[in-house]
Amino acid sequence: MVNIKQVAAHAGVSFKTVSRVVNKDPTVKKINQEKVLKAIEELGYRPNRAASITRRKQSGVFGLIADELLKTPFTFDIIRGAQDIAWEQNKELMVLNVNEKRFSAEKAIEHLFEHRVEGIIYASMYHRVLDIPDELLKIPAVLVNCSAIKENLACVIPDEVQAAETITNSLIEKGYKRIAFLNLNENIAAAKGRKQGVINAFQQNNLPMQDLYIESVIIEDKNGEKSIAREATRRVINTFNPDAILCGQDFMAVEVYFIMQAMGYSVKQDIGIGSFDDWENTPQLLQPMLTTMALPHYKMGQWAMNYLLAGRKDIVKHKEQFKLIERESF
Amino acid sequence: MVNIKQVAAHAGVSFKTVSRVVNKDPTVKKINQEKVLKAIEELGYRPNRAASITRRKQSGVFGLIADELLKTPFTFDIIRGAQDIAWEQNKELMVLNVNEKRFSAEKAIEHLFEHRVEGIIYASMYHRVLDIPDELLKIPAVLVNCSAIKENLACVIPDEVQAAETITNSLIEKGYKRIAFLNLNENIAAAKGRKQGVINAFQQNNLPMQDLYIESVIIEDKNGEKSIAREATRRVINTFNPDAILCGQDFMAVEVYFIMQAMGYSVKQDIGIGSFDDWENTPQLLQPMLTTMALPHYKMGQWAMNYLLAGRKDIVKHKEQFKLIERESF
DNA sequence: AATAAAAAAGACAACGTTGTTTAGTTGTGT
DNA sequence: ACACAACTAAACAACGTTGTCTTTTTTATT
Repeated sequence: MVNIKQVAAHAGVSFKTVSRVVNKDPTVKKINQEKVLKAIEELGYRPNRAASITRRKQSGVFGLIADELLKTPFTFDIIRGAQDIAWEQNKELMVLNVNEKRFSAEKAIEHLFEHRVEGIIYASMYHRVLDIPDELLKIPAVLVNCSAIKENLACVIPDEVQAAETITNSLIEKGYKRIAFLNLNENIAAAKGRKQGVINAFQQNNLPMQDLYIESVIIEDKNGEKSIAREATRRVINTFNPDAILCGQDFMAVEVYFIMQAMGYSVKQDIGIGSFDDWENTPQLLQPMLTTMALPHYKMGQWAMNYLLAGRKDIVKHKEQFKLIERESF
Repeated sequence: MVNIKQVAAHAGVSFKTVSRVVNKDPTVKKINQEKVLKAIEELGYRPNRAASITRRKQSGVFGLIADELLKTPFTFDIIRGAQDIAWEQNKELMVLNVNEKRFSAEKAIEHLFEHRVEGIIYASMYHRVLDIPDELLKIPAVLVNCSAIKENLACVIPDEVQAAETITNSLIEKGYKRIAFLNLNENIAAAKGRKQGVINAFQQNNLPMQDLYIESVIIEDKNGEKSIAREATRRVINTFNPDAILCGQDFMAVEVYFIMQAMGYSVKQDIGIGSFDDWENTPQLLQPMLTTMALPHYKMGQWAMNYLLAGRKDIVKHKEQFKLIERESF
């Protein structure tokens, strides 16, 4: 590829002048600037970033490590959020997938160090508490969708409590009084926060606790996680007789819709349905379309990148708000 | 960060010897190698990639441009496939999301040129024919999940014809004789290939064409694409009376399941259902679980990276095979 | 023990940039 | 016309590596 000296020769100036033009140094006479720009255009010159990084001692590159335990469309949202911000500021984002079997997080961090990244975003695919490699502490870093056991790193996580409060309040506001919450696996952080949020909303509205039923219907067995949502829905409708069901995730809502249809109940009229995620086009696929709390992955990615770009080092636990997507299911 | 000369001083050898150890040059005596390794460990030295790239004149970095028209979990599969291969060979992958509003593909290519990438993978989020920026021709490049209008670039695309043939044959083998295929928007490449595949299977099995019904139930109107699957399913069952329905995508199958349940038909016993995608955990969510043709995104990502790493320049149109995931819906 | 051959390690330049210093050019006020 | 400042541009070093060439050390052979 053509280099700065060739451009200089072509433009009839010193190569340092070309460098100045490329770096928008204002001390270049207009006439020379034009000559250089023309030469760059004609030769298709693109500055060599590696050389620039070597000399400048700063890379303008940030790393994003995505763990791959679960592959979800949300991964991509976090990446998009971070990258959109990075790009606005002319920074690069280097994305590395981590995967226990093939590539460890430690290895990924080493790679990123070699590239002299100026900061690292570590993104987990689901909201949880993580044991962070110590290496990460040697460099500005943020966690996305997870927090550190040792609480020694800043992180951004979804505000599960707020999400559950918001949708429960919305349900109550619409007149639903007897709510069954089919929660996720109770061992994960998301499930705990949401349970709290639903309870908060009941208390804020002075509703009796006997009108609230909460059960975890994603349970763990030897093969990993497993949904008992169908069985639970049938049972809960028959025994608890709710006027609304809040589902721990949109996929669960699909199952609930099926069971309700089979039992001859109609969504909204007989039982209102709410959910969490706003997973792809699942909510629009259902009829009536599902009202759900959208996970703030894109915004979390943005927040993380902004945190790094601001040069922050404070250890905060930032909570990003879900958004209520009102459709037709309650 | 610590540099090669500091390591050399600490180890008591010349800095060139450190370079040799780092690059696994076998002409270093074991005793010195150990000294250097120890020094590297103690100082936490990581070679500076930018400097190495500058000197070596090759970056070991490849670019992946992902267009963002549609965000799907499959995007990530393509990236994973490419990255897994890249990493095995100690190459880096730089992923850039492209998005008409913010960042054009041209801009992404410029960025990648600055990083002196050794090749570029351009991945489309759905299978289609694209007008490729000429810039891409200046460097080794492959297209994933799309092909070039001008046919001037190698590409890897899903083998839609094979997929449709395979699942239709499987349906026929299991005794289904009268098949309705609810296809995607007929304007997209995938729909065309699949239609052909279904027809091929009927011909190969000498089945009468009047036992095959094909309709595109994803249609375009002023607001973009829209599904008429529910209406069509009801109509097709009533008028064509199929013993199997083949759906253009898993999401469509969800709708078909709902309609069938509402009409009092049971999946598999009354009407067998097959589909395309293997979208996340949608197929497992349905009961009975959905048999579907899994899109080969991961493999396409791998193929693309292997193409570049092999230094190939031949303009091929490689087709990657779908995989039949047999579950319980027919 | 002497010598040649082979192996290992060092010296130094080069990669394509940018930072700093120095030199040259232009303009202004007397 | 002259001094001086203010611009502008050139020259040169430096960044942290690796390639090439040279020197030193080790090993093998007699």
